[in-house]
Amino acid sequence: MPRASTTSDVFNAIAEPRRRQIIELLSQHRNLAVGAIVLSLGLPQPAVSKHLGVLREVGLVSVNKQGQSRVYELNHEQLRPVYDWVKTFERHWDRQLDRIRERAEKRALANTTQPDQSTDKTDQKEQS
Amino acid sequence: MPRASTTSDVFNAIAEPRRRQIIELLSQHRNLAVGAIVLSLGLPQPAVSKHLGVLREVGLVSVNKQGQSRVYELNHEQLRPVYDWVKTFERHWDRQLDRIRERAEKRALANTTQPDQSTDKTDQKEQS
DNA sequence: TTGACATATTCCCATATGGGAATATAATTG
DNA sequence: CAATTATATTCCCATATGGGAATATGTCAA
Repeated sequence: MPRASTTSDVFNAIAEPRRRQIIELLSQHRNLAVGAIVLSLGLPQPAVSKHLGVLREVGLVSVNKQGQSRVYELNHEQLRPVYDWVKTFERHWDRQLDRIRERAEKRALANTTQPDQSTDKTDQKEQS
Repeated sequence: MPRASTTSDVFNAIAEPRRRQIIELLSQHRNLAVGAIVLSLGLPQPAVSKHLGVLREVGLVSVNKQGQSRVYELNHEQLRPVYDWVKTFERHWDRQLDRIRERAEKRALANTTQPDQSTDKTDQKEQS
């Protein structure tokens, strides 16, 4: 099975850095024609139009015809699923002290079985 | 240019629904061996190991060797970039009243130059 | 009408994918 | 040692990708 389509959901749509840039732009300036986005991103126009097409398909933006230009607008509320999902982890970095203490405890427990001291293949992952 | 690697950043890593499920699991149960994740997701073990590899590479999870099993742990703080990014749009749906008030203010400002949709569509500068 | 401008669409391709299948590696037990 | 268990890795492939290039579509102006 290949990777899911970029238009399969908002999570896939915003995985593209350029599309996030477009979203940021549209959040600052309420309405933007494609040309303005092209200038701001420095991407070729077809590339921008394709990104906008993806954002359109997942409902993250809407278009309004205005003369010969298409003015895009952000539908902020479509970002809510992402916000709601990631918000559930908020508490874990909000109470860092608690977390660090917990980790220390766990480490002490896990240390009952002590790995290491061989030819060493892969070290365990490290994080902050 | 093809799509960016799933390991290029957290946004790409969490685009995969199964990886989000793994993250949720690891958030509920602090530590989980691969086998437990396999059971819970109902995915073949190699698939799970590959997803864990992606999450490992972007730093979203850490491993601890414990006997012959690998116990995974979520590094919540790595989700912060996503949270911070999407949080900037919070006001647009969370504080509707504020938002409406803001719009009114902006409108008052923008009213110095009055755009219209009939004859004039040349310079439609949008304020920041 | 023709021409200029703004945007979208199509075709192309190198690349990464997620899962299937098989295998490799590692640790425990007898 | 061999066998078992737990996990990771490799090879395979159909599929979607993002941008380049070219073109199509749509809209205004003269």
